[in-house]
Amino acid sequence: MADTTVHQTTSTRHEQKQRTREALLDAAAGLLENQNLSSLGLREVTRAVGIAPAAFYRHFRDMDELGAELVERSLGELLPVIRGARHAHDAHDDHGGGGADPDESIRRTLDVLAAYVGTHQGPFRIIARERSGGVALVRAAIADKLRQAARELADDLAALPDYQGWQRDDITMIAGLFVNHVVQLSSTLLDVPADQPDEAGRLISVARRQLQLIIVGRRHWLTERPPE
Amino acid sequence: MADTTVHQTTSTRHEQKQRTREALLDAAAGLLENQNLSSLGLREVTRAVGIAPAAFYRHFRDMDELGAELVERSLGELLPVIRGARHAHDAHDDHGGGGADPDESIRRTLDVLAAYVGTHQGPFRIIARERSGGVALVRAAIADKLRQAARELADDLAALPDYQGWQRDDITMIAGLFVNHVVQLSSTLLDVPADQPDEAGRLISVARRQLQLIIVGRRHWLTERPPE
DNA sequence: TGTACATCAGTGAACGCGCGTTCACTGATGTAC
DNA sequence: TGTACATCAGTGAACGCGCGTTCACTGATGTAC
Repeated sequence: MADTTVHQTTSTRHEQKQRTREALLDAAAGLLENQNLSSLGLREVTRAVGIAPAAFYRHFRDMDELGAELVERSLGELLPVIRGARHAHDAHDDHGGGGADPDESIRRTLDVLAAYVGTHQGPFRIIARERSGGVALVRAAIADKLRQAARELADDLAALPDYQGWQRDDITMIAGLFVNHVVQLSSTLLDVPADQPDEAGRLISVARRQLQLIIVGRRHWLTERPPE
Repeated sequence: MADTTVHQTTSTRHEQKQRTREALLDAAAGLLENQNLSSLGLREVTRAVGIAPAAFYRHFRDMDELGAELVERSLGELLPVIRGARHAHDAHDDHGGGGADPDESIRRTLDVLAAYVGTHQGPFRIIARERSGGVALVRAAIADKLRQAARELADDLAALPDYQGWQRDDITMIAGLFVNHVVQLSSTLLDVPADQPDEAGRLISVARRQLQLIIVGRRHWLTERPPE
């Protein structure tokens, strides 16, 4: 069949191009461990991949476009992990019926993320360095992903029994608070020297306690919130 | 008197040098409105001041050192403003006796800061862009100032009647939470386009409500905090 | 007060370097018949 | 299956440019006597 042939043959060349494109993204991600996007050069990336500088333009218009794509890819992998951490726990706990602690999944998410920062620094470094960094396109891509994370969390919270009777605005508000809290924790953890694991532990424990205070506030919110 | 002469004469040349040094810092601060430190060049700064590139080395070893100095100067001015906002309000309220709301000064600080971001963007831009940015020296300087701000806030809170019976660790913990919250708000506000004042107002109102939830948590903390 | 010398902030020319971008090209892969 | 042509990812040389840094210098300011 002609269609099949077309599909097979084009896919070979297309796949090779795709592999180079991903090599560029991977190389950039690696180089970003030690610098930020605005100091990362086009030649630096192509050199790391082993292709001529001019070949870069076959894949991206400029470094900003690569940066935005990197955010998309990198944070696109991270978000399901976070949401998965919440749901995995819910499934564990729900078998008993109404005994699940609705705040436990939040606490667990913080712990999972704190551990994940150590093993997968890439996406967190990007968030930390570029969230308020130089390039508008990249900042927008990050803001978008964080907003998405907050929306997903809000959706999950809204389904919990404890949040029945809550206004959507207030759920969104508290989801934003949780997201900001873990973003700020992960950024702080990245700055801890590798030879000071105690300091990392101390920071996590403070963050956990701060989260706990927010949770206490949440418990009393419906009865004590100000009229707006 | 010989001493006086020495002092007067040296001070003239010394003062001129100091003026150039501050011109360099001012120029850098101006240029940082539209870019971050790692993309700011030495020649760019000297050009803005109107001196030869080589003259830069009479004042700073490199751009990183200038950056760290800029943080020192810029955030050094900001901190007293913040603390002043709290105390100015306390004085207003305390004349009546025990009627002061201990949380009102925190709420007021957030409002003062939110307004201040609009008129004095410099220090906030530096915090936002460079806090997790590229240069270690600058990151350290910012972390230091933020820690100082949190310590000052903790000291002020500890003096309030409402915080009697609190452990110092818990006061430090909540002070950190407040500081992170305003840092995150100011960073977000800087990204709002100037032609969307409504969006800024919306963000401030959400942040105020989040702060209120934290305050509710604080009120119940002593009775409901987990053992740890 | 006047003179001779020291200091040192700022100059301007020069340097080597790596950058982003352009361009005509090559040759493997894909397409049409 | 075989042939003639089209596509296009990657090449390599070249370009102009602005960068950070060096250096011997100038001349105003400061110091000693």
